[in-house]
Amino acid sequence: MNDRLTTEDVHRYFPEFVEPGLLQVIANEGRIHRFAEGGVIMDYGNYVRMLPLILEGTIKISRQADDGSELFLYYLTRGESCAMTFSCCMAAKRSEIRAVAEEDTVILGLPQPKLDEWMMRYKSWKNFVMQAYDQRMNELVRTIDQVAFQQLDERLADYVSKRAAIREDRTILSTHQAIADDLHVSREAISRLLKTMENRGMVALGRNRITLLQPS
Amino acid sequence: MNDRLTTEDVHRYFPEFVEPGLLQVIANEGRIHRFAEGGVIMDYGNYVRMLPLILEGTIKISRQADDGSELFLYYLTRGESCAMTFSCCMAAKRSEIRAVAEEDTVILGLPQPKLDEWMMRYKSWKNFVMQAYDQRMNELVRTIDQVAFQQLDERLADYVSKRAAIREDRTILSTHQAIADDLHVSREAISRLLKTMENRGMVALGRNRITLLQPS
DNA sequence: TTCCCTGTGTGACCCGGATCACCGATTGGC
DNA sequence: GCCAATCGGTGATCCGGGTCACACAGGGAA
Repeated sequence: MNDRLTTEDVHRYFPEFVEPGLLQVIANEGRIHRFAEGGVIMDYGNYVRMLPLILEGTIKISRQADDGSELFLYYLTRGESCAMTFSCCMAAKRSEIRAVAEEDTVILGLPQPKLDEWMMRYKSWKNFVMQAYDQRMNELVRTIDQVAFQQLDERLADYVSKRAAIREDRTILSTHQAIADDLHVSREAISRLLKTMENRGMVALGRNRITLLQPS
Repeated sequence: MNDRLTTEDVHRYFPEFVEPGLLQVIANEGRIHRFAEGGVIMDYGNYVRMLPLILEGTIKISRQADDGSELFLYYLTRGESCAMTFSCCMAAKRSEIRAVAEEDTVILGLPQPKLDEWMMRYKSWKNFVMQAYDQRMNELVRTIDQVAFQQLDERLADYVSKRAAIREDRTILSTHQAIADDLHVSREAISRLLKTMENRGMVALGRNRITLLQPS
């Protein structure tokens, strides 16, 4: 199985990369890695030595408290990269987050030592990295808004619609417990709220399955 | 009153800037702005057209919910800059945050159009910007940790010691109401918790005054 | 001094979500 | 088809913090 991309592939996945030299080095240096759904791409405390560009699939990024409990932060999907990882790469720090494949996922891993150099050489790379930081920063601020300002019912509604959007499907396959973990609340609270959402005709519930009924 | 810095000044405030050309353009393009304690440097919704480098003083960055209530995010102090602002500059977006002078503060404002160009020309500028993003990202994650995982008593203790550290003084001048706003909780909760901290010998309380007793 | 305003202390009650306990329903393995 | 494990539903109770009400204290202004 081939673990490289051609320059044409790189350009197809990332049309924002325009310099031929950049396409060339990404094709040369990048290595393809595949993860099955649920596969742990990076865990809390790991050292990070490569930057993942997502070619296919979706990655779930979450934060872990010291006691092991989690909090969902955001999804990354095709064409995106992970600014938190970039930051860890640069400083040779341990990861502060956990990344898990939400579905079968293919990434292109770029070796840490080159990334910084490319910033000054290729404008479109620099823009890509800056934009990645930007987007993640905004996601983090929105996460703070949610945790600090919103009630659980709103958070749950947002979570469900976001997760449905990622799947491009109105049905989510997940247990109440898994959702509770992501939102860092109790399973009972989620069960009760989902029930009231069902009573209001917002969702249909089944074992391991939630279907959005209302257009969000 | 002079509103410029010499290249020597720039180098003194920001020893990490090494390229003579960089020192020169910063000295040429930068304009000094002064804010009294409590002055609003940037408000939610403003357009951002300059990047502030902090020369003296401290700036408090906070997030505002739609209903006007706030949440303290972090402090910026001398030698630092504001990545959120940088991000807004680049995208010509409205500010997502509010910046208020925590004490009398002097900043050097750099004009938005030049910043991006410097990234590719001056390595030490690029490193400075990347490091700024990094630090803010980490602060945001730590804020999320606090809001999501910690109890109010811990959050308050952290807040008090952080604020004392910024002042380099064991005494904080602030009302309970102001603290409650920063932590986005009720005044009564803060009053009660401070009282129990006083009973435990952790702080001494006075009108508009909190003094840390225990070494943190 | 007196008055008033702001800041603080405190009780009573409310409410969302946590926790505990337990039951029933679904499903996968055999 | 049976069993065990997992998943979901639901009541009881607890607890942290919000909200309301009000009393009191300190300090500045006249």
